[in-house]
Amino acid sequence: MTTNENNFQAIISHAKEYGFVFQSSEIYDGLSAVYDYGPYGSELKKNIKDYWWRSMTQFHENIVGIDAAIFMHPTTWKASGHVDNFSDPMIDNKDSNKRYRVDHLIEGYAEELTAQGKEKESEELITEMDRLLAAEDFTALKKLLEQHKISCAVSGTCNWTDIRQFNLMFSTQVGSVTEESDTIYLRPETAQGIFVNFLNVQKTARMKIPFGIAQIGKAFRNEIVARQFIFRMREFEQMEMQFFIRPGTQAQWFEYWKKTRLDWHLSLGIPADKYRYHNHVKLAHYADAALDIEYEFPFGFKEVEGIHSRTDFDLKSHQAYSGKKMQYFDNEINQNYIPYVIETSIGLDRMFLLIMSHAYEEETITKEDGSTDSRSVLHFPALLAPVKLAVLPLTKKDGLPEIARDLMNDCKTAFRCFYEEKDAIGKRYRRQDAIGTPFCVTIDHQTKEDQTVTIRYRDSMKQERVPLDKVKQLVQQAVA
RNA sequence: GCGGCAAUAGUUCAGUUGGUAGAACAUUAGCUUCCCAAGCUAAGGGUCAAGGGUUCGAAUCCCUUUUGCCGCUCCA
Repeated sequence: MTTNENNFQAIISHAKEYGFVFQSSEIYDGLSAVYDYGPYGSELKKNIKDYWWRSMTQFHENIVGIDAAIFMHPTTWKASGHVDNFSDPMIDNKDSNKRYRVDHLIEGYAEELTAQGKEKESEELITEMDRLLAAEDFTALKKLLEQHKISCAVSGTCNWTDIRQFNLMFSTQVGSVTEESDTIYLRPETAQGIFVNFLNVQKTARMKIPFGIAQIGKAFRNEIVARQFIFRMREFEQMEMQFFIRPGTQAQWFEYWKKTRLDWHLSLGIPADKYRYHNHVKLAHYADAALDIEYEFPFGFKEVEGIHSRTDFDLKSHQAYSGKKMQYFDNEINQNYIPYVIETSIGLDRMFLLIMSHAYEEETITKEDGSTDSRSVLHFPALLAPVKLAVLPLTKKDGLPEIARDLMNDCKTAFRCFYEEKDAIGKRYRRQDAIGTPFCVTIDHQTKEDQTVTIRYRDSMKQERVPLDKVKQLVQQAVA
């Protein structure tokens, strides 16, 4: 194993051991690719969310938030293209173990027929395939493959498995509705909740283009392969913003958000060389430009955020399916139009993993006497740290805990604090390092005389004396 | 989904030719009053991933399943 892989294993172990991330339903052997956030993990995750939300909404006057439901009308997913593009009939060749889309296989064979001058046969085959696909008659579809002796390009055999439908959307049942629409999907992306509410938000919040709608929420994808810890999960959380603009201005807004979003990442103190842009060559059905912001995870550069120029695809499609006009009247140019959209979409769980990966260090320390020592430390940016301040009386006696408790009570209204009086002071410092607490304050005998305490910094391990009544303010400034 | 490797305490691991489970660290309760862990005393914690099989006897051998990591594949 390489150092990076070792490091990744160590991060996963650390996340478990210190209450950041647990596997879902672990006592029942776990559920594949589903994870729970523990006491410190949930704090960290919430802090990431808050920072994103504040950056997007509070700091941008023209961006407002919503919180849409996970369940949506089934037609939503027809309009978005997910029903057509997110489920494909697949088949495996048992000899080569290669997987194919059935429609691609048959289309390929039809092209061969055409090339041989058998155009009529070719057309008949495609017509038959379309009919069977529409009827979802997979048994007959497989027979069609066998009849024409369509074989695998790798093994050359016709030894096929049964055809299976891979639908990446999870479905569930809702009672008390008509028979046809009682199957509903768990949303595979949060974006559609924003698009269907476009007019509601624009009118009630009196928004003028250009403006954005932000949302944080869960989405669900039935991934065939889900791996790499919390990087690819079946249930995950997205932080999305759809920015509505005048058609024709998408190129400049794409550039704007490309830069603005990378700046957000860099504002957390993560080095720029850990990031890179990745331009999409193959574009999704809705996009006219797309790029990923990639981060160098322990397992390589991977997407953490996507910036997509979605054109007017979604609003136009919802207009067509719903029959409701999705247009905006632009006073400046005295014109009605369906707005274009630039989307920024970041995986919250991936951002969590990014922060963990960046923060985790197995540090070797050389002590004053020359001997070496090591500590596990999470160098979280202070504003994301689960616990901001640990309050530690040097001893359990002599009235020190009372002073510590007073400080604790004063500070805990402003930020998350942790109180501990057990074990040697050095050991307590190390425990706080392991959960990424940026500041520790120690109350000692001198505190009783001159009202000063020792503040100890996580990253440098330096200490200095500060007035007791300045602690709250000092920490507050650092975590703002 | 295919292939490879793996699963023993919270974590990292040991466990002999098959003979009823161990270490270190961590945790908890005390002692120690100490400004950077690994001093002292004690305690808790494991159906050895699950199920089945072989055997007098299985953590150990065999099968199936589950879960994880890696490589392919996939990622609208």
